[in-house]
Amino acid sequence: MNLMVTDPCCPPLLRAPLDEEQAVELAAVLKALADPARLRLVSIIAAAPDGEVCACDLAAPLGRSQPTVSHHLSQLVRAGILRREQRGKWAWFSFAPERMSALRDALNPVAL
Amino acid sequence: MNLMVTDPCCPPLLRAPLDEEQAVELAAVLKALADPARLRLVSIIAAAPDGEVCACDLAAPLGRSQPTVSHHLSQLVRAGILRREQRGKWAWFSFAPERMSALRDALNPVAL
DNA sequence: GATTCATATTGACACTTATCGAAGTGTGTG
DNA sequence: CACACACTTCGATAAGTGTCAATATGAATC
Repeated sequence: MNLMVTDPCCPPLLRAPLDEEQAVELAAVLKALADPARLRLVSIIAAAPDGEVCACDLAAPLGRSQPTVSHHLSQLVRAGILRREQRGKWAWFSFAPERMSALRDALNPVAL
Repeated sequence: MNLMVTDPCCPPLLRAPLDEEQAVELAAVLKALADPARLRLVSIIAAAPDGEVCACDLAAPLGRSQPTVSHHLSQLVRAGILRREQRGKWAWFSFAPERMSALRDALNPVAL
């Protein structure tokens, strides 16, 4: 189960009953977000002035170990919520707004 | 950790870094939603013509056992996403739109 | 090429969770 | 009161997850 950034995502939750497949798909995106460490990572990166943050600056504010942060960042990238760019030995992460707006749309009570 | 329906909920994710407490709070709501069975329950109830569904009609379409469905319904009520009303021997569940719109707001990139 | 540094992966562990069958609770009906 | 029915709670189990220390990978530098 590997969600790519370009995947269709987030069937509308509140308009019609979801079948199991749609539910699994939407749950995967929500699950990627449903963890305090990952929410903090997303919020830090999304609020960054330059729109991107080096992984080296993320472990400290989170109060988690470097492997743990790396693990969470991977999950967020895999879910299409963050983008990752390697620059020399540093990994820079930026926020990918598409998934979040798709998710927001999915939570809308009526069609667009 | 017991979220009541009237609790403040869902600090804005994309405007400023969340602290651990805010992240835990928001994660709790997302977690309640981040399961295929629960998403299907919410979608069935939210899309119901009368705005409410008897628990007796929920186990079958989900393909899960009755105790399992009861368990998921409890979680959704505890998270403030569903409301529960006892009527005779039946339990009726309805969708509580406040939490979902608060959640949607939390996912907005800018302040209202 | 050896070293250093940033990040990822691995392995282990404690903890949570989704699920079911069985038993319990409580409400209406005969 | 006894019974049937709707639902919840309990107990068990298998699977998943967050975390860290240790190790591996890979890039820049000497």
